Amino acid sequence: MTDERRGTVEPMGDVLAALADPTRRQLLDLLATQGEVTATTLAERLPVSRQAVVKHLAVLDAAGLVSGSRVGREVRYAVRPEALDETARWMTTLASDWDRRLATVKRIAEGVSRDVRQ
Amino acid sequence: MTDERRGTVEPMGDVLAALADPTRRQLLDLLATQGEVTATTLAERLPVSRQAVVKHLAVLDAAGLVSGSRVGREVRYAVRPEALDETARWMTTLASDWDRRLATVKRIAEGVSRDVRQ
DNA sequence: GCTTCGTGCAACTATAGGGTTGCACTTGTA
DNA sequence: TACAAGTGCAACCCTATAGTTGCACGAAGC
Repeated sequence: MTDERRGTVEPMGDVLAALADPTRRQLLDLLATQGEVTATTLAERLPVSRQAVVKHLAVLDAAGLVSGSRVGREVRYAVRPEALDETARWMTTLASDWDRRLATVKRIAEGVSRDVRQ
Repeated sequence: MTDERRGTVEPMGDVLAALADPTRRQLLDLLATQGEVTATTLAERLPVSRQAVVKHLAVLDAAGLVSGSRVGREVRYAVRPEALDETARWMTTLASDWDRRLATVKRIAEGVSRDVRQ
């Protein structure tokens, strides 16, 4: 019940949740600058353990923001711009959608003053 | 130490954290469609208490995503597209930045094969 | 006046998740 | 082969925060 319309702000939940954590953002930053890096290397440059880094990388991977590829005994991670880009586009659309609606509401409020409920 | 460069992925932490929560996204959705709504009204359309809604609105407000204005005894909240739009732009920039770096790394890896460290 | 409605404040619960340590497994290298 | 380096798994701790309930306060409505 309630008109809900879930789907407007729902899709990129994983990406948003992934980006919400500062450590994860630092990881992305490092990955973006360094190219292909291993979890161990990343941990050396951060104030957290390797295991913490691994968990973060798992979250980022699930969100499609990074991907790892095995090379011998190590796993090299790299950044993936697609998911980020998609989320950015969605966000832009949403923002302009809000703008549109705000403008409409304003028009109604100023002029006609019709009933707006539901 | 470590080249860090914090500042690249740091600024919009509040917005990202705010958007990370599903309930908060629902709230934004409702606010976008309804225009100016009170916390009590919002709570009626969600499976959570009014107090929960109030807390979420506080977070969203701190992130600049909504703003409330008092009208008599009630406080009406509305969505603010600016912060969202700014974050979207930042995200787009970041994504293309990643793209650029990826391309560079690729070039180096393919051709010259020079030392990439630091 | 009294009542009702919406807000604001405070205390409290409980779960998610960011962090840790420890150990087993696998893959290069001396 | 023996050893080192990197990964993977599991059990934990602990804090942040999403959620709750209860009550007091101020502004409309009767």
